[in-house]
Amino acid sequence: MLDIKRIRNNPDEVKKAIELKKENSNIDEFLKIDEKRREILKELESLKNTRNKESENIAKLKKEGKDAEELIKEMKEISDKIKEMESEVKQYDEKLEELLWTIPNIPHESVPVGDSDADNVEIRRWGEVREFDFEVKPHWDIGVELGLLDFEAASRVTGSRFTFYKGLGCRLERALINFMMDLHTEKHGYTEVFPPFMVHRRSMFGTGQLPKFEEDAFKVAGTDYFLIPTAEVPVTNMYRETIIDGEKLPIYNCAYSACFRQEAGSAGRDTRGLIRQHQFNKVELVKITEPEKSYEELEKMVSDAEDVLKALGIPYRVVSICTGDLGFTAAKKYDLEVWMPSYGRYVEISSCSNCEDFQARRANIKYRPKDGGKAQYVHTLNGSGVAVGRTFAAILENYQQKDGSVVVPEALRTYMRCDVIRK
RNA sequence: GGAGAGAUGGCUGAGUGGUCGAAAGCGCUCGCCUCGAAAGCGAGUGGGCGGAUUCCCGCCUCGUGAGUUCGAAUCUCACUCUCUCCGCCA
Repeated sequence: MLDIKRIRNNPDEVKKAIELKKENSNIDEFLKIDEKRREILKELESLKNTRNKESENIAKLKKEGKDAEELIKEMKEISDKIKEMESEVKQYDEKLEELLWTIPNIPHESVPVGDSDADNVEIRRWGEVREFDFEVKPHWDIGVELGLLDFEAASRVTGSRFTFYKGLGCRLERALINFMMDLHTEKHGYTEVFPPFMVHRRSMFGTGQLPKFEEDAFKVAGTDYFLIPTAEVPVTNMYRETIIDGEKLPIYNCAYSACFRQEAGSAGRDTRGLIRQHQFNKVELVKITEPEKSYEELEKMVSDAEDVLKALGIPYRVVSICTGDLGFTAAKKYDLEVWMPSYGRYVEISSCSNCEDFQARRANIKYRPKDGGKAQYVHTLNGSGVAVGRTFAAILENYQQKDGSVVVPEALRTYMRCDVIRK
């Protein structure tokens, strides 16, 4: 959510940002309604002022034992008029809110301008892409053949885009979660949080999943709860409606959670394998910072996520997401993409975003500066550290061997208690 | 699921129809005191919106929403949440 004053004072900046983001929001209509609202508000407030003053007079008159009937009659009329105007203002408020909720965040000046993911800018690469002297298999074949994954059983039990993990597959999934959580808590200074996997509507709203993207979320029937699409939602909303002591910033939290997504609009894409599931595991990093520090913290967060891939020895690249591909809440976003041999290209495994105060406004998260000044909005950041299912897939593909077995990356061996996964 | 209690500013907690946006305490900021600190003393200190933007003025805000009234933190209704006890269940 943007500051209304920012829209009012710099409408062109906002319009341009929306255009760059390939969104459409009607700023002109917003401004028109905003102006009308204020016009009425001015009149309404002066009426209320009269009522307040005269009510005081009535109290005085009554105390002195004098007759106030005349004045009371007058005020009754004013009160009726006030009610009328209040409902009018309310109508304008509702329209403004509706518009405001759907205006996206404004890209940071350092974000590359572009139309689509084709215009994203590669920042750096790490790791050697392995040369295979045999025909590489996709991870879903490797996983099924080694008895680690069972997509068929899942479709019998639930439906498409779900899977069973089995045996060492389960252990590998757990190993990845534990390895990532240990790395972030012990080496990167994050505090571990285990969140609810369901949240109410206001939390979904706070982090920007609602109202625009309701069709992407799973709603629990008969309740007002949504299954979380990412731990970003509960872990950021942990601080909703609060004022944080400035001494406590920056806050670094990390959380493992299952994530649930409808994947509306991607029917037919990535139908096989672990890449696009309705339910997947993820380790999420969330930071709450002072506004001045958030961009510095974003760079550090990206590097924290990179450390996971470096430790696992999976080749990756870092991409700066262009304006047209940015998403609704982010002011700036980096993706980490891992090399997937069967795809012959890099595939997204992490997104790290600085939302600046966009979510903080929606969720009403403020901090009290150390010098004791006025409370102001924090900046919120979130990033995958990293998507577990996709990491699972990347390991299977990058560490596969000619005989169909998969070498366990060194960093995972204490967790896996084996060097190789074979039939 | 049944019964009850409660929701007030950063925190604790008074306040049951008329200068109450709200006592008191804590915390915080500034000043005095001090070599310095603590203690002590003094002053200040919620948020949102609108208007003038050097001082400032107005409106709203006591869980949320409606209602009664000239006037609501205070009365009525609905809802949400928290706590206690009982029942049931991982």
